Amino acid sequence: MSIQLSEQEQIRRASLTKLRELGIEPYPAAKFPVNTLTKDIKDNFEEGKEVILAGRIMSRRIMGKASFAELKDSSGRIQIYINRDEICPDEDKTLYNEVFKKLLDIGDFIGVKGVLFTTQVGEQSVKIKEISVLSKALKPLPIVKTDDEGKVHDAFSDPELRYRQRYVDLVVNDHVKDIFIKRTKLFNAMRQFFNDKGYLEVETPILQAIPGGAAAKPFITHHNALDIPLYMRIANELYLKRLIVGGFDGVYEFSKNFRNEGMDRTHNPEFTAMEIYVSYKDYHWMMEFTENLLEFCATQVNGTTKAKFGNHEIDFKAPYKRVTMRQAIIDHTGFDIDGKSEEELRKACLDMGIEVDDSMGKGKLIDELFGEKCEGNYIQPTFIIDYPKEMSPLCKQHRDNPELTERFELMICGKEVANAYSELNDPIDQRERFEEQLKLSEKGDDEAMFIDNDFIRALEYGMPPTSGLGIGMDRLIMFLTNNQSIQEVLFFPQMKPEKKAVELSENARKIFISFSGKKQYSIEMVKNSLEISNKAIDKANKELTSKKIVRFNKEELVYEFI
RNA sequence: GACUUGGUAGCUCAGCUGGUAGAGCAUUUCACUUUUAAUGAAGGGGUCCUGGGUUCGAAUCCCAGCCAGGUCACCA
Repeated sequence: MSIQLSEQEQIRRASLTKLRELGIEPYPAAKFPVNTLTKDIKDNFEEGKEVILAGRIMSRRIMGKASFAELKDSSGRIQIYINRDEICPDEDKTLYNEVFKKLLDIGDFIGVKGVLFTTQVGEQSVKIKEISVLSKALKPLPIVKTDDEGKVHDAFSDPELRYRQRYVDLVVNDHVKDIFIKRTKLFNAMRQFFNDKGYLEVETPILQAIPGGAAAKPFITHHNALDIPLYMRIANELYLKRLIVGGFDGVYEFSKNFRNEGMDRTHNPEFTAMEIYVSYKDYHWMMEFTENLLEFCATQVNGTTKAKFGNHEIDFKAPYKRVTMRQAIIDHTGFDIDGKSEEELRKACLDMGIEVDDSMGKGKLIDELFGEKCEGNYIQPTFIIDYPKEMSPLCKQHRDNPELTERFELMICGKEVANAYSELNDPIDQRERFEEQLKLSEKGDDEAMFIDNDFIRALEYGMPPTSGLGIGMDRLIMFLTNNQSIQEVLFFPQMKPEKKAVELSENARKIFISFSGKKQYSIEMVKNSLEISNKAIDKANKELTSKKIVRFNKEELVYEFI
C-alpha cells in the first residue's frame, strides 16, 4: 500500500514535466518509421549501414560526452552508442546533456536513427545520429544484469511479482518470452497437422446449461434475460460429438475449460484442452494419429523430438509403447485385476496400503490402484489402454471384454497428457451409463456426470463410429519447455486479488499520516496542527469516511479510525 | 484443506541470543568521448506485510490474519 510515490517515481514525473518544458512530447502521437529489428541487424550486419529502430532503454553507461546504452525491441537487444557531438552538431547540447543524460531513464521507449559500426572490443553497435522520445516510463524497471560468463545477477525472480506483473517479467526476463512463443508454435503446429488432413476447426459454447463431457465441479453463473443458471464449460466433448452427428468427418477445437477446483503446480482454474473427433476411426487409429501428431509438434516447437523435463529426457519420436491397464498393474504390483470382484479389489488395495472407501466401485478401485502404484513409472510417452467401464461413461465398450472400454491415456513423466476413446455411439448404452453415474453421485461421488438428454437425443439420430482425443495443452507445453509449473506457461495465471492500495487525496493523506497513530481525532485537532482550510478539512473527512478509513462518532464529535 | 518456508529501499538480498535499519544494483550530484555487471567520489531513499501481545525497548520473541512459493491431500 503505497500512499506516496517512491523517490524514483517522483523524479521520473519531474523529468516528464521538464521534457514538455523543452518542447518534447513524451507520448507523441505520430508513427515512428522503424525499418529494422535488432535481430535483423545482428543477422545481416553491414558496417556503415543506416538504420531506424525503436525500443526500450535497458541499461546505460554514461562516460561524459559519450555513452553506451542497450536498446531492446521485440526481437532482441542491441548496443547503441551516443556521442554528444553526433546528436548535437550545433552549439546547443541540450539534447545530449539534458534530455539523454538526465531526463531519459531505463525503461523509456526511444526511436533512433544511426549507422552500424563495431566497437573497439568488437561489439556490433549502432552509432546514433538522431534520437526521439517515444514513451516515458514512470516506474523503474527491475535491473537485471548479465556478466561476461552469462551469469545473471539480481534476477527478477519473486514469483508473486512475476505473475502479477507479467508485463514486467516479459520485459526484463528475456527467456520468458520464448516459452510463450513456443506455446503459440505448438498451437500452430497442431492446427497445421489437422488442417492438412482436412479436419475443421470449430467453436462450441463456453456457457452451457448442462456442464458435460467430464467429471468436475463447474463455475456457475446466471443469465439475467433467460433467468436460468449457466455453467462455464468443463469440457466441450459433447458438443463436438453433436457436430459429428451433424455430418462433419473431423472437427477439433482448442477449448478454454473452467473447473472450480483446487489450484497447484499443475492446475489452474481455467486451462486449455484440444479435442478432436474423427468419424469412422477407432482408438487404435487414434493412437497412431496421436504419436505422429506429437512427434510433429515437438519437432515444430523445439526442432527435435527430444525434450528435457527436470532430470528426464523425453523422446516424442513415434511409435509409443502400448500397455494395457491390467498389464501395468501386474507389472508394478504383481496383482491381476482380471475377473476380480469388487470385494477382492478392495482387499487388494487395502493390502497395498491404498486408502479406499465404500463409495468406490470396481472401476474407481482399479483407477486408485493404477494411480498409486503404476502411473508414476511411465516416463517416456506411453499409451495406457483398456480402462474399466465404470470410469469411462462416454467410451465404447471394449470389443473383446464387456468390463473394459476402448480408451487410452498418454502418460509422460507419470502425468496424463492425452485421453482418447472409441466414442460410445450406442444411445441406449449411453443412457444406462449416465444412469450409473447418477447412482454414483447418490452414493457420494460429487463429481459424477449430469445426464444430458439432448446429447442422447443426438445419438439416437445416429452417430457414426468415431474416435476422439483430448490433449491438455498446458501440460504438453510444460513438457516441451521444461517447466514444472503451469503458471510458467500461462501469461496470466490465476492469483488472489492484491490488497487494494488506499489512494488518498493530499489533505486526506495528511490527516491520515498525522493521526492514524491515534485511535481518533477531532476537527479541532486537525485545525490546530495542519494548515488546511475548514472546507478542505470537511472534504478530506468525507473522503476518509466514504473510503471506510474513519467513522464519525456523533456522541463525542470525533473521527475514529476503523 | 493440512503441513512448511518466506514477505526488510524501485529490484535482489543480509540483519546473531531483543538495544537508533544494512549491502549491491537502481536513483541524485560531480568527473569521465569506444564502454559492456563501465569506472571513481559524494548524497538521498524504509508503514521492516497487517493487527494484537510480551517487554523499559520488537524487523527480531508469541498469537491471529493477509499474500506468495513448496510438499501432501483433493482433482479430468
